[in-house]
Amino acid sequence: MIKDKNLDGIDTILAQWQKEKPDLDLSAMAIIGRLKRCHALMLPQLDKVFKRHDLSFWEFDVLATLLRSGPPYCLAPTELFSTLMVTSGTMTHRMMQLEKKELIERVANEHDARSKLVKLSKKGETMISLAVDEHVENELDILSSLDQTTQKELDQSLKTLSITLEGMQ
Amino acid sequence: MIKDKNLDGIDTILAQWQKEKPDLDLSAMAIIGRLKRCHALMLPQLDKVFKRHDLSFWEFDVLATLLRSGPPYCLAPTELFSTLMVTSGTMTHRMMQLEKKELIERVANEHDARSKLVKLSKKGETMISLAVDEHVENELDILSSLDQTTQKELDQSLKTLSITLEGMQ
DNA sequence: TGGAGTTATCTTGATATCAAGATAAATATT
DNA sequence: AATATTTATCTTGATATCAAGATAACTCCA
Repeated sequence: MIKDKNLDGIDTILAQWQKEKPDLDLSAMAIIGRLKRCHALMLPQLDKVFKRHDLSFWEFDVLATLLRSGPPYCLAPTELFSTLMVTSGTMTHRMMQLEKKELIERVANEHDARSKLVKLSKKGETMISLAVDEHVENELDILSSLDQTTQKELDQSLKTLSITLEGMQ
Repeated sequence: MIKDKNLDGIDTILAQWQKEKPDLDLSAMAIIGRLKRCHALMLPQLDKVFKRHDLSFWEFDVLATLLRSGPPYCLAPTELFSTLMVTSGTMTHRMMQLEKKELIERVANEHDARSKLVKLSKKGETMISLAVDEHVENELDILSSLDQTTQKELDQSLKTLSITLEGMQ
């Protein structure tokens, strides 16, 4: 079986559909299929760095969200789960795990007794700051085989798409 | 709060990181962040069509994989779960559900008694064929706000990336 | 000010997934 | 042929997630 370097896994799938359903316009399926595939293939590469810091994907996500919010690295649960696109129940679960690992602390909210805010612990801050640095290096590495022009184009196209999708709710 | 139409959610995140960690090169984070975001925002749009056919995302995936394999719409479990990028245990679970819904049948493999092949039922074939037609329309619709040039560029960039990622294992 | 409605969070029950181990059939080796 | 190795699948136990319901604290008027 010879593999053409200019074909990817999606080309195979498109060829199958072309044969099975010759009348369909597969141009959008190509893009969306590749998007899904890139996403799936990228996850294990990103996870390598998280593993080195004893973090899971979601743990990294929560801690990084807190870190990038800036000092005092403290947010309300609602802000976290809406940013992270998960449900409130999932957030509850995540907070409990992170608190057990002493990476976050729950602190009272003076302005609203319904929330207990989520705050990076010193340990959490140190850990996530290091992990983010390596994560950014890793991301650069993952894309390093694409030349700068391709990267710029890709970024711009994805940005246009994400703005469109945000507009569709 | 005024929202610039030329900014997406990732721009906000990048600005936060820029402030918190000014020394980092965030160009790759931008691309990967947008990829993840596009993926996440696209899922519920795609799910709308699946719901109309009483199918979940994964049910659609399995049945569509069988359909595009062509007549007799019959594959071994290993071929299915490796294509679908899930574990064998997950595949077992999926097959049981789909068999209960009478969308697939398990048939003996003459050449290898370790497998029982998975075959679309007539009901499954009819259902997934219709669903795929609407799915393809839906995909075209989701991308319709991007002009043809942008779509071509996006497809090419994602293809390059997916080939790279496939090469990284 | 005293409900009525809203909002923030947590709880519960169900589902999908994975990793690792178990099992059985095919293949390779001596 | 007998044994060892590999392969295909299923089973088990743990985890992450969501949807929907429960609870408690806020806000807004009449």
